[in-house]
Amino acid sequence: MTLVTIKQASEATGVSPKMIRHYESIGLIAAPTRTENGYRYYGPDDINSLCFIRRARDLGFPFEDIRQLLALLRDKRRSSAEVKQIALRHVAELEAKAAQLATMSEALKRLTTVCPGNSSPNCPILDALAPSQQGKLWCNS
Amino acid sequence: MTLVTIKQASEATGVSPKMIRHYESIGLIAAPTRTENGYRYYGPDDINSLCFIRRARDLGFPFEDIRQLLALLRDKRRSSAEVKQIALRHVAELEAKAAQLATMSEALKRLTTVCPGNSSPNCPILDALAPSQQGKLWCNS
DNA sequence: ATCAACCCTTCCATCATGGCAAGGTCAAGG
DNA sequence: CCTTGACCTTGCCATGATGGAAGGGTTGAT
Repeated sequence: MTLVTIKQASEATGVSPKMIRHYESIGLIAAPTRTENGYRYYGPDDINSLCFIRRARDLGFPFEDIRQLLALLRDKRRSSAEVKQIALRHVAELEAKAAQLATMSEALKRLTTVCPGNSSPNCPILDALAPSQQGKLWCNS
Repeated sequence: MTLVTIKQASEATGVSPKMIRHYESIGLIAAPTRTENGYRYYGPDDINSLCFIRRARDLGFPFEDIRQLLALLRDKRRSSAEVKQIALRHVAELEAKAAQLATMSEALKRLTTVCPGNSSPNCPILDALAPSQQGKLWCNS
């Protein structure tokens, strides 16, 4: 039995010891065996689970998705359609977020191109942010 | 003096009452005048500041940036270069985040195209997430 | 007088992660 | 044997921006 400490598990999987304990506390991974002194010791299956989780995190999956993906991984009677559904939903979320960032980034970038960026106080960026109608007490856009 | 309640200020600016109080608590806006009963009442300048903040938030600026932008807005001796610098740095951050999301999204999207999505348990998505070398206790990628 | 709508403060939750503190354990070297 | 450093444990606090809920006070209209 190749049992390793939490530090070694961390180095083997790229998941910090802190996060390994956290995953355990939220039930994402099973509690590992402990020795008399209370130290956690991880076996190959635990290491595999942690690798799986880290790769899923690298793809931006939230914990809830990972929980489901782990269940599907262990369920030999799964259908690949279930996995694909989770993945496609996540792709859509990633793309939505990316589109949101792109919208912001493009709007701001356009403002920066018309800002002289010199010692003058006149700045189209601030003009765009400050309410233009001075008499109004409301703010439409 | 057109003084309005926090609810009215919220409706005028699109910032929730909760957030208006929060901005005050972190010093992003000045504490407004209060009546004897302790109610906050906001004037035109406050409304303008809140509009400014909301627009900056719509562009994804974090509070720290907004704090600096508000200071520059009030500083008539500012240089537009200072504003532009903040904006360009933020554009870079937005683009970096968007690129990160795009990387994830593309990798996952490619996996979904090779996943059959039927009733078979075979799934390239899970294969990509699960460690492939079964004997190893480490996880390179 | 009552009732809805509003106001106040304070605490808790998100999501994933890091940090710090206080205390226990273990292995190597003097 | 004792010290030292590296490791382990638990628990609390913080992030950033926002929402929610609890619990209590005020106002205004019916």
